[in-house]
Amino acid sequence: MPRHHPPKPPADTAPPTTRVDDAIRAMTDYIHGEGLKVGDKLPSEAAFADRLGVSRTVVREAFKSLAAMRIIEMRAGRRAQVCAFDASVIALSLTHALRTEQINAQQMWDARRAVEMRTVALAAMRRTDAEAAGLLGLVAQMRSSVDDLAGMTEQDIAFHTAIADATRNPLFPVLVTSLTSAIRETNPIVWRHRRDTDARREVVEAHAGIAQAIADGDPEAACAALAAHFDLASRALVTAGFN
Amino acid sequence: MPRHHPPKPPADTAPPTTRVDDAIRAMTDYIHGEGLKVGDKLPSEAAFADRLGVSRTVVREAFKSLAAMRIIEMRAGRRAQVCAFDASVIALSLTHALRTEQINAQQMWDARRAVEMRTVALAAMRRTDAEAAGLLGLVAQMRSSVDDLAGMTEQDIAFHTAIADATRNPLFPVLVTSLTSAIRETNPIVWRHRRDTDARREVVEAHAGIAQAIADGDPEAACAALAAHFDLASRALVTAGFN
DNA sequence: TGATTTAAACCTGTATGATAGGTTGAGTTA
DNA sequence: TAACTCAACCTATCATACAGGTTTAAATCA
Repeated sequence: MPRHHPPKPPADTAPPTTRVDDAIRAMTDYIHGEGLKVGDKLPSEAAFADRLGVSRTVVREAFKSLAAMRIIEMRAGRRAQVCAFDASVIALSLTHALRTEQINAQQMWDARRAVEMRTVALAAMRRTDAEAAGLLGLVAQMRSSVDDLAGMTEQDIAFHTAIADATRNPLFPVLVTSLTSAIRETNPIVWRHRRDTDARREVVEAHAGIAQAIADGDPEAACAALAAHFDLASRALVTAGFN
Repeated sequence: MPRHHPPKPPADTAPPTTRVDDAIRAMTDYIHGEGLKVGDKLPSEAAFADRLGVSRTVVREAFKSLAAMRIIEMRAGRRAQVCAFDASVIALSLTHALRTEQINAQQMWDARRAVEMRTVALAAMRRTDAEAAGLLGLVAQMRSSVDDLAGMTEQDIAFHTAIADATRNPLFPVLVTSLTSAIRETNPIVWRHRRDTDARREVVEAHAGIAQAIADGDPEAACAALAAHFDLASRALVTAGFN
């Protein structure tokens, strides 16, 4: 029984690879193959077009794709160069997933808990004295600006980032920033819940506990304090009727 | 002393925003504003060009950028549609960071430890019986194919992914896959170290411990077993003279 | 001679127009 | 009603053109 309009599975089968895809592959291979590092320059668009035997249009779209993924950086007049790793790509990816409801805020919070549970432990082991002082200073700031929601938000970001920095592992600041910004961008529920001063004071004290444990160089205590912090947030989510 | 060719900070100041950037912003705003979900179609390139008052060239580069970030999916003939969240973007970003030595394998392993420490705990609490059986089955397979390095690698990936799946949090499989694939792509050291059968048997037993703890529904034991697993890997890294 | 200016060469950003080939849905036919 | 055809629409790619940054080296001035 020959069904014409052949086996065209209505949905998605093999996404046929396009010349732009090939070009993207060729370029990442080039970067890897030549051992290019951050700041190193790539050949011009024309050069790539020549080498790959495609039009500049294709090369350009490939370049733009890589630029979007922060693998290269493009600016008018100068050649594309290898770009520094940063949180923006992962943050955008996560934000998109949240916005389109492929994951929810609670799940994002849980991933963040997983990552930060390690960052506080490492921070407690590796922090410098200056970093410990910095964390305690941030807490002091939070205490004094407990009436200023915007300011406290700022300081909260700074606090968690500072902890991630203290791990000496550049991957952690990226992950923490990505997860945190995605949550914040799409889910101010927890902060709304912190309307009343009491709730915010509670939050500040949770931070104080974490900072103190890190300053004391006590990983277990730091983990416990962080767990308390996240439980607080979790409870707020539930109270606010999370999605 | 007026230096002409004015204060042009040789490096990087303000990356001037281009029309493509504006278009990208407009498109993500559109997706968010219209509340589009996975699979929903976007307007045609011509329509966007019209609406934004730019050429199709600009729209196309913007579309390709979003496609590269897996925010939309493009295919010849049909309209672009909102794309499902997957690990490829984060994986590529991490792979690039590794290749360009912005982070090293040890740091990547540590992030993976952080994430998986949570996945095993959650898996122990949430796994279905089928999933528990599946994990034990994978371990059995590993035991029997202890002579087949390629096979074991496959099963190792499947194992860790299965645990992440059992958390019921779709973010975890993505993170685990991204971190794992990045490591594997650029750092086969640990696997090379598993040349001799004894080392591999040790690895298999580490996995067995994790699987059993998850099957038992014992989060603490699962974490302990995973820690043992990662310490093994860590030792292998050191032995092999990590970078 | 050495610092400065200038301009040419090169590059990217954007626009326009054209063509080939994939997709879809409205008719049309068996 | 199921299968087929085709026109309209859409994306993939190319060629060409030009405006406006950047870089480099020649030209010029102190």
